[in-house]
Amino acid sequence: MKELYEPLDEETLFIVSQTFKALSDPTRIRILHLLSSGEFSVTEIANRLSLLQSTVSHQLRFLKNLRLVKYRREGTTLYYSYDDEHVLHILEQTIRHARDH
Amino acid sequence: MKELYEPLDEETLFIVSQTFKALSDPTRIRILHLLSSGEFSVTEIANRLSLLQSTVSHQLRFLKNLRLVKYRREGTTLYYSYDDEHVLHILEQTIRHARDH
DNA sequence: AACTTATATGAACATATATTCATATATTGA
DNA sequence: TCAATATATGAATATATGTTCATATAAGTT
Repeated sequence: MKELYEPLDEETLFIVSQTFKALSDPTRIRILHLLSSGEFSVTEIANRLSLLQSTVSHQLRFLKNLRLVKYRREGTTLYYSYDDEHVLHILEQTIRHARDH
Repeated sequence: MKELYEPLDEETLFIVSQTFKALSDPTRIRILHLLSSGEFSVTEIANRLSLLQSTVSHQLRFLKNLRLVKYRREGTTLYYSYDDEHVLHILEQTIRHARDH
């Protein structure tokens, strides 16, 4: 790939690094990958992935801040789903790439 | 995007997280982005990006370990270039995405 | 061999990060 | 209002990470 080089401005650099940081942690990867198949409550995510509820909640806040996930409320339950198709696409692409080792 | 959910095995998870970790640091992003436009020596990279030679060298080792960059020698000079088109493609894709805010 | 230039390396430090535990908040139903 | 359930939050801790400084290695030149 041959790209025209253009130095990265601070803001772009920040957004890009934050985006990839979100995808650099195994727990967040597993959560996002699960959410690629539908919406789940915090407890469901924790159970499916064998994580503490607190851990899931912390990481969901992280992902929410970056607008990578969203939720809808139903009673006391919050159903989370992904909210950034582009980022999810990159993740799934990279997972497939990694699987062909 | 609707994906079939398949729990991630340890190895895939490791590769994916490592890949994104490489792309999560501003310095490494700037280096890879520069390398998207050609090959550069360590000193050239340091000068262009206003970084210490040592910093660049450390980060290049990091990227080299993940086989994201390679180098060729010419005398005492090492010319680095990218070595993973897929990862570079993801980076450039995300940069463009971030630039349209 | 001595000198110069280019690059790599290791230790030290400061900072960032993920997880855990304990507890707080919020919603629903009795 | 009280109890039960679901989720969020803050503090503490352990670990990971990036940069810097000093120095080592390596290749080329005289």
